[in-house]
Order: sequence, then structure tokens, then C-alpha cells
Amino acid sequence: MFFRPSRIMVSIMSTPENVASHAAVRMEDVAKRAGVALGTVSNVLNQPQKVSQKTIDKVVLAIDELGFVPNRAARALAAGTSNTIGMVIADLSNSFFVDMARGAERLASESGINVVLANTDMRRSKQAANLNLFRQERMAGILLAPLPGADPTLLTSNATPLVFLNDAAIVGACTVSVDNEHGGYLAASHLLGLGRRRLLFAGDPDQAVPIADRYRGVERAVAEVAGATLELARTPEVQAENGRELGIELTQRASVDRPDGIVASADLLALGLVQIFGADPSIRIPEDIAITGYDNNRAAWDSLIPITTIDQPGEQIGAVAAELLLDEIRFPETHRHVHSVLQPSLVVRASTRRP
Amino acid sequence: MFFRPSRIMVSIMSTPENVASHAAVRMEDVAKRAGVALGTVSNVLNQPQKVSQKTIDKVVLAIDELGFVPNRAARALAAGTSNTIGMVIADLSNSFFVDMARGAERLASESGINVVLANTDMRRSKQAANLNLFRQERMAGILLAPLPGADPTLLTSNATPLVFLNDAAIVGACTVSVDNEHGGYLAASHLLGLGRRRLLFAGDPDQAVPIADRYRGVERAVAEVAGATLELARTPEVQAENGRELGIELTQRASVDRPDGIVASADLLALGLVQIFGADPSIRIPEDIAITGYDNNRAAWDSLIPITTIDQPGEQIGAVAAELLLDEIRFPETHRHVHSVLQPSLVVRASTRRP
DNA sequence: TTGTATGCGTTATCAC
DNA sequence: GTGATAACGCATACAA
Repeated sequence: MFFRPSRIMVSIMSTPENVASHAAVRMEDVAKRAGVALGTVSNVLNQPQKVSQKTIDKVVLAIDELGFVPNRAARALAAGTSNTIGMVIADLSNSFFVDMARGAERLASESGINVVLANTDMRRSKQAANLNLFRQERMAGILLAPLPGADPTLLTSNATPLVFLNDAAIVGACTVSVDNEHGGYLAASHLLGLGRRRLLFAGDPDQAVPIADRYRGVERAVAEVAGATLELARTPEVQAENGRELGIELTQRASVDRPDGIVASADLLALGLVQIFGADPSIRIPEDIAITGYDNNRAAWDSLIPITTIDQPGEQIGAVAAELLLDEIRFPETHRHVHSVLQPSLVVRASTRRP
Repeated sequence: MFFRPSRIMVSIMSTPENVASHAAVRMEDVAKRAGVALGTVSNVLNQPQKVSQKTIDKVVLAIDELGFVPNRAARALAAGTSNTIGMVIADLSNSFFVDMARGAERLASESGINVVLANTDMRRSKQAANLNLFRQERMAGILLAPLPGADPTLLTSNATPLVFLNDAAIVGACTVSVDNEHGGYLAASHLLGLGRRRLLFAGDPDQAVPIADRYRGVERAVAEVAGATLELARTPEVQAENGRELGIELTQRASVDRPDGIVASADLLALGLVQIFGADPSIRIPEDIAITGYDNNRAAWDSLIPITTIDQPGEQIGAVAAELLLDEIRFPETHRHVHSVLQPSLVVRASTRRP
């Protein structure tokens, strides 16, 4: 299937002359050029401390002149180990996962380890394919931010160390996740602390486990405060559009029947609510209705009325996961699987409190 | 450097028993188990048509029972080729680039080729490191969405085919980019076509080449219409905040001095403008001021007043680039470098035209 | 189809 | 430090 843009400008160019055909430069060539032994070149690359500075200089020079690029496939085969780890990500469109990747890369690079990514793009078949790919590549280890729905078969091959991100419901492997129940509790407690008593939770707990967890946290917070009530407004999705629909519905209620605090299960949902209430002169944010979001997306702070939200520690998740993976890689016998649960944090903005 | 979350729940678990130590299962083991020759196993994996169905079944069964995972490093070394391509991306936080990755993956997978990603994260050193990594891995080819600022040294090693994405200013390689000048022209023409004559361009052409190109397109469109004027409002950045600042400034002008059409150089910039004007009862969108954004971010359609914008064909860029790369990989001698320029498209929403 | 043999580019281990 | 050489796991070509 070819892609032909509606209008395409193409300029034919001559192929560049292969000034130097690097294609076949091997270590042996470098050794010859530098006048040293093959093994010495290998040492310069992997154990420089075993080689005199003078020799190193000669070898490095030869490498430059010849444009030698070490062959990692051969290296991995001979050494039996790779120094790159593969990360399989459920959805790169979600900045939460990109943050995890950034955190993992940062920590891994501190140990001189590379991280390559593969996008699952929300498709189960791609998740399996990418896992296979990395195992076949004999990656040192794998970081997996899986699709929702624990799938034990992901662990079939035990050969490559594997750490799960953002999914606690896995045994037989390390996992790093975030405490969604606590996040819900934080949001609701914040509203209750501001004196709100008629709370509403926007989102469908039956739709996703994290949302259910957040809802439980909200319930717990409400139960701790005498006189506080909680209403559940199920939305089909958690997009801005759903927030607007819910917002319109709420504006049509008598003001005494309206909640004075809303915990939205996602920032976009909160954004939709803020848009509707903000356009209604009879409703003031946060005086009449205070609103919290969830995720700390840029949608939350790009809002005309910046939205209080729960920040997910994405980078930290990635860093902790990489840390656990490196431990499993380095000390396979002594390693013990741990389930690490990180805590989200509250970010207060104008949607709940006047600056 | 260790990451210790403020509060961390850790549960120690026993390491899983290595039910089957897959670590050392080789093709030879599979062959023995299936009662066939080593070469036959290889054929089953790479050239099934050369093997009888009965033999295939035996081999597949043995593979399953032993949990054999083919070693790609060895395969690549022996065959001299890899069937995965590496993609180095300037900034995964930008959904534009994620779209490119999706497009590249889709097209490559049609040929049974894998795509792995590496995030440059806007840092020049990481870009170089990731390129090195992929070349050392002997990837079949590399897709590079480079950092701004053409860097010829990226092409030093000519061994691995390389295609540039979103950067036309490269010779000696294929490039795929989008016509920003045309995008600016589209936006301005749209406003002019709606009768607007006092146009304003928001953004700083000196800040980035793409913005300069868009501005040129706007200038061209304005020049084509008699009586049309164009004002340039330089903003330090293209965030929502900058849009709001500009919006406030414009509301303070006498209405006759205000533009009746604004081409923002980015969606977030447009979002900020829409937020301010939308909150001002004396200004109607689009009657008094029509606004276009650029990029077709979700910010554009999540806005309370959905924003007309220029859609960047991200997936198409990725697909075309992958197509060109595959051609260069397959036909190295007949391949000719081409510079493909794709066209953006106008997406009309409520910020310029009542539904 | 089967064995068998050779080579891919590196690492690692010898004795020197 | 040198040279030589045996793996590493697989693809491929060859003769049987």
C-alpha cells in the first residue's frame, strides 16, 4: 500500500559517492591499520585500563580514519550479554507513558545502559510482537507498561528479566505502580478541607481499574467527614466532551441540588466541566463549585482557569522500574521481586482555591 | 542515584522457580528434540515453503515444548542483515512525532519489518548516542526526526541507510517534510475567503524556521487580496499563556484597531486567544475575530470553542519516510534520494465559522 | 530432506 | 602488550 500525498514535490538527486565504504570495516582492519593485535583493539573498546595510553591513541586514530563502527550483534553473541534494555509502552500518545520512558532512560544512562522503545499503540498483537522482538534481540532486560488487563502469558519466557510498570496485579515479577486509591483520597480530602460537603465523582469506576481505585479513595475520604455526601456521575469516557455534557446537566439543576465539589477522574473531564461552568455567569469557580482533575496533563494548566489536579509520578515510575530491572540483571540469584507503589501528589490551582 | 518515593510499599516475594531454564535453548536442541537436522529448523523459521507441513509441525511442537526463542543477534550476524529499523525522534512529548512513528510502524509492518524507537528528548548528545546505537546494532535502516538545525555530521557514516523526517534542508539523503509555507497560506486564505481583511499573525518568525515559513505563506495570501493588511505580533513562545497575554493586549485596543482574523502559529497560542476573547462579552468569535491555530493538537478540538487549524500529516510523513527507507534498503544501487514535501490541510471548526 | 562444514565479527583465554 | 584460537547461535551452501 503506497502513500501518495495529494501534492508531492520530488527532486531527483544523484546518489552520493561512497567516499569510504564503511560497510565492511572490522576490528581486524583497525588492528592492522594501527599495527596492533585484534585483541588489543577489543580491549581498547571494553577494558581501556588494560591498555597503555599510547596504544589507545593509535587505535582510536585508526578507528576514526577507517570509520569503524563496532558490531553489537557480534558483540552480544560473543559476550552473551547486551547492554541495552527494551521498553514496551502501551500508548505513546499518552504523555504519562512518555514520562516513564524519560525516567527509565535517565536512570539507565547513569549505568551506561541504553533504552530503546516500542509502541504497543493499544493493540494486543503489537504488545506480544514487541515483547517477542526484544526477547529475540536478547535485550539485557525489558520494561513493560502493559495494556489494561493483566495477562500472565506475558511472562511465559522467563529468560529475559522483566519489570511491569503501572500494573500491580502481577506476580512472579517486579512491578511499579502508583497508588490510585490514595490519589482519589488526596483530591477528595482537599475539597473536604476547603469546607465542601456535597461531593461528586465524575467517571465510571466499572470502566477501568485505576478509576475504581480512585473512587474508593474518594469514598474513604468522604466517610471520614461527618455530614459529607458523595454522588457518582458515570460518564461514558473521560474526554473533555463528556465533561461538558455532565457540566450542562449540572447547570440545569437547582443550585441547592448541585455539588459544591467535584472530583473528576481525569483532567480532560475536569476541563470540560470548567469550560461549561466558566461560561455560566451564575456559577463561580471555585466559590460555588470547586473542581479537581487527575493526571496533571497540560490540559489542566492550559485551562483558562487552571485546574487543581493529582500529579502522577511518571518519571519516578520509570526510574524505579529501571532500578529494579538493573538489580535483577546484575544479581539474578540474590534478586527478590518487589512490588513498589509510588504516591501521587496534589497540585493546587485556581479551580479549587483563589490564588 | 537511588529513587526513594516518599512512601513506598514493598512486598518481598520469592523468586520464581526456573520451571524451564530457557536461557540456553538453541536451534540444535530444537533439531534434536524434533528429530530433524539443524538446517531444517532454520528453514522452518525462514523459508517454510521449502519444508513439508509434517516436518513443520514437528519442529513447531519442539519449539513450543522447549520454549525456544531464536537469537536475532546470531541471525543478524550470520545473515548479515537485520529486519528492524531504528527511529530516532527529537521529542516524544510532541504528539506530532508520535504520529510519525505510528505511520512508519504501520508501513514497515506491512513488510514484516519492526520499528524500534529512541527518544532524543531534545538533547543533542542523546541524538548522537542513539544514532550510534542503531548503527552499531546494524539496523537495516534509520529514520531520523532530527533536532532543529541541520547537522551534516549526522551523515558521517554512510553504511546504514538514513531518511530524515520533518527536515528538508539535507542533501545526500532522502527527506520527508511538510510544506509550512502552504500551511500558512491555507490558514490566511481561509480567513480572507471569509471576508476578513485585517489579519494578524501571532508568533515569531525569527524563532524557528517552520514559523518563518508559515508567516511567508500568510504574507503571500494577503498580498493576493486587495485591501487586505497583515500585522505581526511576535510572542516569546507559542504556549497558551502567550496567547492569553496577546489576547488581553488586543482586547484593550479600540475595536476598529483590532484584527478581524488571526493566524496563530500554534494551537496553544490560538487556545489562549480564544480563552480571552471567549470570556469577553464584547467580542464574538468568529463574528468579530476569527482565529486559526496550527498543528491540530487535541488542544484545538478540546477548546470550548473548537479551533480551526492546520493539520500536519504526521502519520503520512512517517509512512512515506519508511517507504523511501525500504526502497533504499532493498535496492541500494538503483535507489535515488528524493525530497518529498507533503501538504498540510485545513480543518475548519467553530473559531472561524459558525456550524 | 539430511548431515556437515564454513563463516559472520567479537569476546575471552591461552601461552608467549 | 602480542598472536592464535575456541566459542557464541545461526544462515547458507553443499553433497549425499
